[in-house]
Amino acid sequence: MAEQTGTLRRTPLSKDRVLRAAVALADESGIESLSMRNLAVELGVVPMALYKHVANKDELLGGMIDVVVGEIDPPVPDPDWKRVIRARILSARDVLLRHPWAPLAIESRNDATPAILDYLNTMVGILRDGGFSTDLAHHVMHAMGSRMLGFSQELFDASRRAGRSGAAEPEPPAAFPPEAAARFPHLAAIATAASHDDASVVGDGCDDQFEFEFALDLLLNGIDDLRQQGWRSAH
Amino acid sequence: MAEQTGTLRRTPLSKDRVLRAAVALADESGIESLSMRNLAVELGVVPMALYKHVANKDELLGGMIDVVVGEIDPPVPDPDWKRVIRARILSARDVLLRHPWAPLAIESRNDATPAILDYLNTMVGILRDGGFSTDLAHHVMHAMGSRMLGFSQELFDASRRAGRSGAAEPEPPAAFPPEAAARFPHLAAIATAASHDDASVVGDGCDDQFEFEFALDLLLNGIDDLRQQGWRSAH
DNA sequence: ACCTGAACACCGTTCAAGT
DNA sequence: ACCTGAACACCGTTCAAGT
Repeated sequence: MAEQTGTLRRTPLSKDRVLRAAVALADESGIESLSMRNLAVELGVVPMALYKHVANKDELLGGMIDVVVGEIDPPVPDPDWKRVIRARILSARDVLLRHPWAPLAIESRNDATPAILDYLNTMVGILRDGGFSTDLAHHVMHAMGSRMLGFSQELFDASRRAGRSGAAEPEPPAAFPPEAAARFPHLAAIATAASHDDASVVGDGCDDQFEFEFALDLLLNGIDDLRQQGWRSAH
Repeated sequence: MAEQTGTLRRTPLSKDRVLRAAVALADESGIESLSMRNLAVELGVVPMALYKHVANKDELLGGMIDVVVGEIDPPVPDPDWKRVIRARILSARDVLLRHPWAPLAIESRNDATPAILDYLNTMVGILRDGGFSTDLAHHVMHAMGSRMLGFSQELFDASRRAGRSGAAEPEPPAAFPPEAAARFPHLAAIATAASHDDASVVGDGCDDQFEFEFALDLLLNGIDDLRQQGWRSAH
């Protein structure tokens, strides 16, 4: 215990520790500040040491995604496919809300990760058990898209922010700048309607949970109708 | 015409020319090779010259997005809201297929661009004219999400490739590596079903156009039902 | 054998020096 | 006043030199 001082390392580095530190760093500082070099600093390690545990940054991101996907609840036992799918998607959504960088990381990736493949495979299995033909299950997976993993591609919500930034600024309440409201009256109308329709929502913006479930149920109900009608693709 | 040789410039640089060159570069080489420096080379210009026409790379990307969105057909005159929305979304999809980098560029952006706001504003207007309440129109916009702009968030399609890469490699036809097929049997099943169900599709993979329209009509029909029922949010 | 500093080939952007 | 080379503060990753 003499010469070891100065650089005493609490835990030896491991792939798991690297991935967890990376996820934590992305969670609190945003994905844009996740660099190999920053991550090394965070771990009290020289940058090159990371390359002993991940081949490159792409593998790092893949591993991070799988850490996140691993947090999603397994399917609950229930004979009703719709309840199983719905509950798991909402669990996935919960998880992704804790890791706001994950949806974009998943989308920017060209290959699916093992955990995602496993997740999707299970979801298809639930559909098959629920009476879906292979054909219909296939189209359903495409139709659900990223919503299967608990996120939707919102085009104009303010909920997606870079980093947490310490809750410093109180989120500019300008729901719609008056200049823009004049140019885009229809958007202004639905934005305004949303802000005072829902008393439960504090500032501007919408009840994201409601919007998500609205779209989810719209899809699930439509899909259930197709299944009941014994839908088959005309080919 | 004596001293001007050597550095004769065909057209003077302009914001428009910068944006068009950037879109062309991203189209053919992929968004990852669109750097200020590469773009400058492409235009035969020193990198700093670009900063006279765009404030920074973010503004460049915003401008590129608006060039692309500007290529979408305006709404066709038609009393049936569903036909109008459907046709315009399919036009948007056509445009985005020509600019495969655009969906991710749009999603990674935190603020909507003017052209996107204008596009969405028009779409809300069509819904309102079609008899939708402000409330329902609002939820519909959220439910459609990025599909309103003609793209879906597919989780596991191979259609998204980095660059064109000159049609050199004939796209590895391994629909599903046998090792993966054993671990993910349900995914393998739907992948296999897709490849020989559709004779129109050459290699592996699905008929993306069919999948897109399937999901689109599922949503539009569900939405139409809600409108006809006079759906109102319970609040 | 393992680890790591320096180096390489890039970024976006600032800034001061040139015309 | 305008333009631009060099510089700054970063990247991810290679590689050879150190232990």
